[in-house]
Amino acid sequence: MEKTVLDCEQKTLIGELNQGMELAKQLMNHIHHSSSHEAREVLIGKILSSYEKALSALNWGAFVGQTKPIVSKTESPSHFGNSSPRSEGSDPEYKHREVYKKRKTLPKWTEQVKVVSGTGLEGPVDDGYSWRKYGQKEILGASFPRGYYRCTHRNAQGCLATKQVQRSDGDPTIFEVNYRGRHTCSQSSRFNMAPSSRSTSEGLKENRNTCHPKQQPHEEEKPPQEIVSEFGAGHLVKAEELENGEDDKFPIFSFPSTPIESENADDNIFFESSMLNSHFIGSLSPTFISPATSESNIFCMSPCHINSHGLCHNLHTSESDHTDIISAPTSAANSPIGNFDFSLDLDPYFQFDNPEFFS
DNA sequence: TCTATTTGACCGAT
DNA sequence: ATCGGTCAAATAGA
Repeated sequence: MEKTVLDCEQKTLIGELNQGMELAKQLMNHIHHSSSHEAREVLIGKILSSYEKALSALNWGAFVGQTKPIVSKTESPSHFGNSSPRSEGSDPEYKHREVYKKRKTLPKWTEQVKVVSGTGLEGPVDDGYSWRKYGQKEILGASFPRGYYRCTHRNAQGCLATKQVQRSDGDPTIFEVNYRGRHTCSQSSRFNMAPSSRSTSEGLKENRNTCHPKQQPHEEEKPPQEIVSEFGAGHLVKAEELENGEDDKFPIFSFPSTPIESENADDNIFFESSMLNSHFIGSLSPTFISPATSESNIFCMSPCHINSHGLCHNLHTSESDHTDIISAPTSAANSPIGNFDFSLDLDPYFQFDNPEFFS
């Protein structure tokens, strides 16, 4: 039964990916023949839509076919879950040791979020998750304090995901968001909503009721969860770091990969799990989902991802001093995920339905 | 009343 | 000893 569902999802996925590639080829022709801007936009929209559907299929498949528990053996929910999170240790030292031991094994990665001034929004984009701030610290050598956030559902669901948000010294419009640990809470299924509902403002509203961050009090250096219009901020994935080879088989956001990750022998597994991970999607939305363009079903992505190989590059050409931020995809050329970077830099002869692609 | 944020203190790592 | 990360009491806001 499970297999049937997976087969179905895989066919959908293959179909969508193939369609996306066909459209990309058409787009390439359009570019070569300098056709109208509108025609290219339509094609891009269709391509992105295809990939969105494909990713949806992947995501569903991930949950249908999940054979491993989402919570890993090193992250027993009993430590934070049903029992009171504070009740685990009458011995505070033991508690702390456990916490630090666990944290060390958590995967981590960094994103950089650029906020364009003049949008009236001061903080980085919503990354799709609900976070609760638990600390703020002045960091040596940094002009701005670092904010510490953990998943709102940490106590309720034992979700160990945390993130640190720090405004960049060099460019205050850039927020470096350091993620640690993957979400094991139910909000991680955010992207599992039907595409139609996701691409509407209603969908976002509905989402907010469950796991979407609320508007946060305005403050100088942050709210990382404010909703920013898709052009109000660039969501730049700078790098991802994996601290060990154990946890990286679990879904974590990876987009794009770093050399560290590329060296990982588990690239394929990592790729799959990364793409399956809802956080991957969560990080794209709602920033990448434009209510205004919902009719065209355009999966509005960060310009950065699109332009990393030149397309729409003008969106970021004024930020040449941040090329390190967007150069990561090229450094991951050997990584499967690097080739899946929405860069449209596709091998025209590559076939998604190559049986080995999903092996 | 409940939930989130602030902030000084504490603790482990280096 | 210093620094970064987390805790937890106090506080704020809905």
